[in-house]
Amino acid sequence: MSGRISDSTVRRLSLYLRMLRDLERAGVEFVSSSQLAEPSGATSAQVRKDLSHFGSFGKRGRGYSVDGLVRALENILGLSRSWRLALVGVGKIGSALLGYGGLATRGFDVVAAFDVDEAKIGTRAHGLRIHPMRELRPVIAEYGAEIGVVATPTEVAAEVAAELERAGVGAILNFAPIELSEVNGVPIRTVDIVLELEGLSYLMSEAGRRTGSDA
Amino acid sequence: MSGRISDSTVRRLSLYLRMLRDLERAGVEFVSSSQLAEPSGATSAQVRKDLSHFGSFGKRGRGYSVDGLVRALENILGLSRSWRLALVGVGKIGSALLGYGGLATRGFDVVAAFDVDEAKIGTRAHGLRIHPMRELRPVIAEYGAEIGVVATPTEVAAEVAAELERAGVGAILNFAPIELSEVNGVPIRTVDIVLELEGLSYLMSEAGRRTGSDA
DNA sequence: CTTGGTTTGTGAAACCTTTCACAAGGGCAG
DNA sequence: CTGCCCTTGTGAAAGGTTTCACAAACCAAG
Repeated sequence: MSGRISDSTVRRLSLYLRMLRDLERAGVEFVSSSQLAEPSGATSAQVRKDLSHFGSFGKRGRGYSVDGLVRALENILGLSRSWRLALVGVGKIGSALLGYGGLATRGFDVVAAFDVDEAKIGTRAHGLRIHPMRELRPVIAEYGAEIGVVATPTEVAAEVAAELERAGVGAILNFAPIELSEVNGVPIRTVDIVLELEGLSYLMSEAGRRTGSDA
Repeated sequence: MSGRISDSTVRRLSLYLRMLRDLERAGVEFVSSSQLAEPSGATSAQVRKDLSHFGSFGKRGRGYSVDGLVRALENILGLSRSWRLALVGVGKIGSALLGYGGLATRGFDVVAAFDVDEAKIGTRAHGLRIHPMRELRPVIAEYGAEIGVVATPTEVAAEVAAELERAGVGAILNFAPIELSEVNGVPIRTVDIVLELEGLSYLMSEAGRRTGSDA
């Protein structure tokens, strides 16, 4: 077991956990790998392989204890605790994140917000005071923020990410449409809406070309 | 050349195109596969392989014509035209999308918006009239929207996606934290912020465990 | 205690993606 | 025109992920 775990495996573990929590709420006690596979579009073998990297959680002939697997996955994914987020850029996307309750209910609390706009600094957005960038380091230290969120214009995203790293965050979530390179082992995930839309554009064009030439 | 192109290849093509447009604006005429590879963190061989699926665009010893490759990639990705988006759910995320200029400038225009909230229906958000769900089909047909955007609560996301398909969209972008299954060949991409954060949570916990046991 | 039905955990096989390495081709200087 | 340097395009190798298939284990019923 254990070695280097692929991104896709980790993604699926999150999806399994979601389903398991639903099952737990519904009072189900045991679940099989095939039931677990369904909602994420995986196969039962894949579920078992994914889990096998971390240990042996099931009972042969019976399946997995829902409670037990919820605990195990929460531990593996680091979700038995909550995480503190520092948001840089309180524009359209930043504000939406502040207002989106789905983060806090899932253990991700935005504890500090920053912007360069003098008009915004000192005001409150969704109950959170907006700090100037100059205070990034002390405020992040004060609140103990562990994850930095970049919701700035593309031009300054790389610089902001570097500052967040220096301020001591352990990971970065980036919403700017630019590929930021990891340094010092601080992992970065980018949510790039335009990239997703372009992927859809490709598939639709491809479909059109196929249909077109068939006709 | 050509066959079934992987998602990761398509993602990279988008990234190459971004860089090429910057180079074009800067007046650069030729670019090599290694220069092209840098910003996306790919290798030069990967760039050449990615492009080779679609044809032969470079000149040996010289590299790729920036203009030529921009055109070629725009055609491949379906980005030599613009696409019309229909947004369902004008809450936090939906409003942020309407206000985010980055979509329109990249050829993705939101042309119609829908919500179930009686208080919102009939009002305008960022210049766009909000329609009731009942009018989904006729309004999408009227504006010729090709891509549906699901920005609703999780509970109704699957149902909304199905209605969008029936209304005739060719692709769906989903912001609800749920894995929607493609039907009728309508491709779906999901932007799942919580999943990204959980991935970061895993990496940070993993780093902690490694450091912990090393000490 | 034994039998039968069920499901896990896991090597091996199949499949897919990335990297390597080099022949083929193009441009430029002299 | 010749020779040299540079970069593409691409088979082959390497590396990684997913699927297959089955022995091992567990439960329940008789």
